[in-house]
Amino acid sequence: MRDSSNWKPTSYRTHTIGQVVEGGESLVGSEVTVAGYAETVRGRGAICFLMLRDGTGRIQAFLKKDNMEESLFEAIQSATRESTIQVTGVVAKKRPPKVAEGEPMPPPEFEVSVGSGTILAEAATPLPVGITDEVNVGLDVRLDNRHLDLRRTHVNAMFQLRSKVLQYGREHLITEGFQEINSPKIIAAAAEGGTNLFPMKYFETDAYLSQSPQLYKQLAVLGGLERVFEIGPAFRAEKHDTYRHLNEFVSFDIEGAWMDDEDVMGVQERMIHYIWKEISHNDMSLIGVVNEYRESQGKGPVTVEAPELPFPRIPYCEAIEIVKSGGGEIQWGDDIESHHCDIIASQYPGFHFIPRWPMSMKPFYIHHKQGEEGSEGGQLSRGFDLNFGRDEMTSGGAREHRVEVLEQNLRDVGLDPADFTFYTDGFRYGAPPHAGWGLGVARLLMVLTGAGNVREVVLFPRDRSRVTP
RNA sequence: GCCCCGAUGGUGUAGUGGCCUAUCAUGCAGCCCUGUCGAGGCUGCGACCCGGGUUCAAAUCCCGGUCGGGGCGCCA
Repeated sequence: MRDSSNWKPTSYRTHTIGQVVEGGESLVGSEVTVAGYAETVRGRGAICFLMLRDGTGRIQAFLKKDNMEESLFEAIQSATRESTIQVTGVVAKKRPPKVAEGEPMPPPEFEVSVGSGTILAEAATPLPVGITDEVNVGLDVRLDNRHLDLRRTHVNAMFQLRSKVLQYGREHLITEGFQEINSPKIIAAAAEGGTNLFPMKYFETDAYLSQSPQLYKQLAVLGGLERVFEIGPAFRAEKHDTYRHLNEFVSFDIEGAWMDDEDVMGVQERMIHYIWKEISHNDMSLIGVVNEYRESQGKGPVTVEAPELPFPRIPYCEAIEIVKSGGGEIQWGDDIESHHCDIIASQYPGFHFIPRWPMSMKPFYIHHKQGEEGSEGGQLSRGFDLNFGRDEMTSGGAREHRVEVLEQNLRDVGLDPADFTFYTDGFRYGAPPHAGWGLGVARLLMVLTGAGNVREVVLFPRDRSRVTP
């Protein structure tokens, strides 16, 4: 539940439920108006108990037939679960529960003794997803009814954590001098060859949804903005169907001038360290909510400890050797696939960078230094990945700032430099060496919350077979 | 695109040819009790994905479809 200590009263309530729960003692005897969802309504006689929940807490409202208008009493008593109800009443200390001999008394709790109220909106029955039911609802049903799924405490906590991750990430980058930008999502050409784009009609011409802010954040840096970041959507028309891929996802991107791959790996590990540190200092109650649910599902708890710096660097050539010695079939020049990552992860279970991939495997905008060659002679690049366990979080690298090399790289991957003049022209008038990365926000959230599927931490995920709700 | 698996009340499930008028939980409706507190007790409601086939007999076996899950690929 969110901390609402600074929230102002609104037209519908004098206090948040959280304020009454927390403020308790000092509010006893005062009249408050609160509003929320009816979590349960118990009691069919002359008294009834209404458990009300808003985004900040839950509290019991106590209703007595004699204390209020009879028709309202009956309406609330027969209200369906999840109906929204506003009540006005006096804050009182709850009668203490009966405790077994020798058990300690729990701290006092407070309730609202209702004098009047309104049913704001009645909930239909049955609920397609029970909010407090002890059944393990399938992900597909949950996503079809996300508006209800979000009311579940642990789901709500996951999205609060998502917001915190974005907040702390932003905070950290700002302290390192990065400024936030917004790049266009409607584009005319591919940012990276090889990826399928969603085509669209832009008035009379053909356009695409952007698959990455890559080229535009570079142009911003070339234009002298020096250090930039963007948190925004990326769209990929790939027909994948896994727990970690979506066709629309939010990418956390940075780009910085006068930096190389090692410099931006430093930015990244410091940022992740900061996020983890802040969560572990400020938001463990949210993790606690997630863990409570995990326990009910027979899963172990997730822990949050700021990872040690620096993260291990396992250069591509070394990663290949680890896979080979772990029994994996792989050769220099092959991609490191998920089952290979499992082998590496058995030695490096946490965050680890894999720098210096073969140039032939990296996009055209990645920088390479002449003479940096792999164990078998191929040209290495200054591109890197960040993995956590078997999952890739990030891809990044130093960028090619020499326009003639850039154009050759384009030709090498079968692209026509003439289609990219909007980009290459940015390099013709003096270009600072620069580097950057893009991080999948949902994948980072999976690590933090222990979610087994990115869809859990994306509000309304878009995958191969889902465009609604 | 490939391989494997699955589809039973609103939700989550049991069920492997006749014992199914289909199990249990949760939910919903109602009643009783009650300053309750993950309340409790009682009664009731509600389902075999669609189409075809095999069989005396199909939730159960076969074929096709649709939808979903897992793994992979693609991708990062």
